[in-house]
Amino acid sequence: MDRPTVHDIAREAGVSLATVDRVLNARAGVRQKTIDKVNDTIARLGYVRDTSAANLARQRRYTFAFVLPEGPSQFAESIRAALRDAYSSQIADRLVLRIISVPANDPHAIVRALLSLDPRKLDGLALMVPETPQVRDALARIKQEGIAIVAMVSDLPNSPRDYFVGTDSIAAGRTAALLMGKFARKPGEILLATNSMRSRDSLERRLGFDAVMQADFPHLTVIPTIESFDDPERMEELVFGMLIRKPQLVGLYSMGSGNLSVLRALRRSTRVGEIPVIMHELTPPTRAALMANEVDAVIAQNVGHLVRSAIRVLRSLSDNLPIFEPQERLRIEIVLRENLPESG
Amino acid sequence: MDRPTVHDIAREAGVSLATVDRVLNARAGVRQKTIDKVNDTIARLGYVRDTSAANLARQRRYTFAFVLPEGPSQFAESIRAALRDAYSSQIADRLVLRIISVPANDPHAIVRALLSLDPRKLDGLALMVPETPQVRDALARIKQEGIAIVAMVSDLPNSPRDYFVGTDSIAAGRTAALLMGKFARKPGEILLATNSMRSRDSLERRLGFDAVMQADFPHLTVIPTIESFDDPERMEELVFGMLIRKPQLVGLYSMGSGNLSVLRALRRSTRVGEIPVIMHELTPPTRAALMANEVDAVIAQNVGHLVRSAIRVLRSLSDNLPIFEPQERLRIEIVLRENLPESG
DNA sequence: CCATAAATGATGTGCGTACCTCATTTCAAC
DNA sequence: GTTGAAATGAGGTACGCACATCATTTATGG
Repeated sequence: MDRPTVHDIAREAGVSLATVDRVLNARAGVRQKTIDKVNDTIARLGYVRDTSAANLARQRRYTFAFVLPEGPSQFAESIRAALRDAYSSQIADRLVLRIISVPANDPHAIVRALLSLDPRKLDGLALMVPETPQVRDALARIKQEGIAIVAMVSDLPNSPRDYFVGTDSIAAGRTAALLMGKFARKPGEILLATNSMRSRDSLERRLGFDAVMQADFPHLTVIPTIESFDDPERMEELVFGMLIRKPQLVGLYSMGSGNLSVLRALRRSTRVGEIPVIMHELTPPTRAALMANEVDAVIAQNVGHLVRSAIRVLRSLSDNLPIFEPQERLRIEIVLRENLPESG
Repeated sequence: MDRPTVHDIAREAGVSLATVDRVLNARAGVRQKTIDKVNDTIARLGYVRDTSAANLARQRRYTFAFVLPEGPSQFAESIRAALRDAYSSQIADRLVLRIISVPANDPHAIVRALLSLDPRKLDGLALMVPETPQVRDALARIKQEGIAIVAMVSDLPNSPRDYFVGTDSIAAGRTAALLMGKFARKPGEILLATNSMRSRDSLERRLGFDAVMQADFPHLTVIPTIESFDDPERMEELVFGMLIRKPQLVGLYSMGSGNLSVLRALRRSTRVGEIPVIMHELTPPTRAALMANEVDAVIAQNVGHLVRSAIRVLRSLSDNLPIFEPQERLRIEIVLRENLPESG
């Protein structure tokens, strides 16, 4: 038997098409009793609304805004590229995308950007920003307008987000540690570098990293994390200094952005290839470093998948459809020289 | 401006709707000159057929057959599970799936199964079978009926397939070698095991493995591959024997199926945790072995992605739509204890 | 029992496309 | 120019649903 249609529901429930329509689209003027009757029939026949026919009839458009950190971040740039890519594929069907760039470290600017969005012209919001009280409040207001909210890359656990698309940072840190432990050739110290330990991601990665190191590799010591506070020069000099002064270093883990500075320091130190190096996120520089054997492994997430997932999830949320979890679960990818994807 | 419709094309081209329809659906009775005129207008306005409206109008159904190896293969089983999963998600829209199990090593049985398919009731065919001349010929016939053909997991490079969904086996072997080289703690020999080196996959993996080993890890020697010829007991005894008699073994790589036997041999040998072990495909046993630290790494492909990709590609092929390559490119995944996906 | 409001039914149109029929025009060959 | 075939036009119905209008029925309170 074919999929039941609204006609089947009407006939089986003993009501008119108009009433079925009222129930389906939550219009007013139907007794609870009738609503129940129709819903029972829907459940009984296993009716599922034909989304494409519905979208055709109502000339639906999905308008989504993506809020991304501005500035020269390679990772954010790759997300922007993935969004452009997705836009020229089938998932762009009936889709209107708006990409909004905000200064990542200025909560007020982020809030201004969020509040400048016209809720009537918006169906969903995907954001990759740090969680602050200001952002949380702004999101609460947006949520009340009935707009779907998806956190990307970094979760917003205390905000009214509907979904999180990204990887578990603690698990990513644990993965890096396991890899580092297996790669390290002798006992010694492991150097960690990041822009700022105030960022949730860096913190969680460090947490995961330490946990595995302590449990499984007691012969390796994790020394205090180097922080650059978004200053590339500072990062390079700090890492360079450590590489030069500490022969007992047996591993280097770049936890966040700042990969470029770390790579420069590494090259200047002439310790390339001597100690295992692990970084995060697959970008042109890390890709090149993998190929050149300067970096042993990159922990990454598939940004193409990331943005497609965010779009699919926002779509489902907008239509109150179930989310197909297995497809939206982002993997922690381990990328070596030999399993580099052809691009992206 | 909104997307142009057939009406816009008709008006702009100065022809009637009926003619546009004739051109769009390649019906007879239109002069070449008119066809060109309409196509020019289509190109000029950037018209793209609204697939969902078209599917609605013609009550389209996509009927795809999946041909998979029968028998107790964990990997094939996980593909079947992924197909069932996909069936209850959005990508199942207008989809009719048929799963056909064939004895993988009996080309004639495979051909019989292929020829038993009614081409009029089929839009696409996805298969995971070894390439033989018989299969190749049968596929040629099926292809002539206008049915889209996708090779899954193992490519069919000499057959008239339209697309391949899967990973590059040589690269997978190279990845395993790179990992093994970095994991191995001392010089020595590496043991490889597979069901049969006659299989293209095993051959290619071995090729890739050897290439990287020779180039980057000269202190490691790859000894001749153990073949079980689909006999689990034989596999277990052979691997067990090697593990016992060869203390100079410093690594174990299970290239194909037969993981269960290898695991059993490993446990009996009491060399668990002593040498790095790498296997292929994420299945319940390899997953458990990862968690138990019996296996260090699993080289895998995401079967959920695999089947969704095959479905999407078959759809696009059926409708003569472009394939969005970045989304269909399957990655060679490296799975460790710490980045195990929650399921699947 | 009536008045009134609330609930429901009946019916039509449109979304963008496919597909069908029948009438009309155009073209080419003679 | 006539003729016959080929090409094109005109118009309708359908797909499954959304949305609107108006008529009719049913419940509710007095």
